[in-house]
Amino acid sequence: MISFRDNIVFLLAKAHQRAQGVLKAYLQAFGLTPMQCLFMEALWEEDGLSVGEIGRRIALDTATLAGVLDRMVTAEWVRRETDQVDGRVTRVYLTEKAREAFPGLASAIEVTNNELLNNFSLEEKLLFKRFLRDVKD
Amino acid sequence: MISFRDNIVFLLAKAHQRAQGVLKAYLQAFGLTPMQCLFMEALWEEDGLSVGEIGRRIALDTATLAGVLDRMVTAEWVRRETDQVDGRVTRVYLTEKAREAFPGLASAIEVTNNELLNNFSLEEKLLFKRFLRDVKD
DNA sequence: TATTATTACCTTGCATGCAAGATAATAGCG
DNA sequence: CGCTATTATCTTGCATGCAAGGTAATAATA
Repeated sequence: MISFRDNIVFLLAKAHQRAQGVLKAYLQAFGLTPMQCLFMEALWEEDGLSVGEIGRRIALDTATLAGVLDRMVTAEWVRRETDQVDGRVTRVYLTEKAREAFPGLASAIEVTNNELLNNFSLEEKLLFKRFLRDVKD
Repeated sequence: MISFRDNIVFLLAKAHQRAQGVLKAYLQAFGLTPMQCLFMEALWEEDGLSVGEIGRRIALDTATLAGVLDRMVTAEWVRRETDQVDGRVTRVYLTEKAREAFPGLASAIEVTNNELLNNFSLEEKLLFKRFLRDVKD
């Protein structure tokens, strides 16, 4: 019997828990959650994505996405617009408020990454990220 | 600006998401969630732990624990008992049903770990686990 | 073109996960 | 002993996260 302390699912869950906690603390000043910030990061890469495409890029199902999107529209970080060509598609656009917050958020993300990987050398960081991508597949 | 694809928080979240998904699928046959299984793993290590001690060992706050415990008592995986000496303390004990499920659950956990780390050598597995423990601290 | 299949999105129900506050029991201290 | 501080647990409110099912719009096909 493997101790749960050596179970990779547990180790991933708790590392993720700590990482989420650090980022969450830094984002609190902006009134944003890590998921909401991730949502906007997808749009910084390409504004006007459809809800489905955002979900594919950040690997989140549309059920969860719907709630996140609702809250972000309410908080005026983004606006939704039905596609002119395909009436099924909802496109999402960043607001001015979101664009203004960009530098601060980018900084929060960078500081978080540095803090989380403080004990890692550059090589270790790269190896660690490769490992994370290699989990299952 | 770091792409979210290189953000360690995102990488951890998604690796955890995949890991959770694999374990969840294997546990479905038992009618258990990964969290409920983890909860029982803590009790296999030491039966009769208090709610608070379980939370410390699996790094979960009591707010979340309360709900998990309720569902596990209802499903008769565990029973709760107020400590005889300290009336504030609730102790949790595994039921016969839980003990019978043990071999199957241990196997599910092992299969999950092998599947998730299929591409890893033994050295890489050890290094990866060390990295996960080294995230923040 | 009429019908069927597919697609995009949404809604509901259930299970975490955390912050903040409430409650009850015990411990500590004069 | 009586009062205060601490501790253990529970409750509520909000935000994910997923499974399953619903709806509307478009695509595919006869």
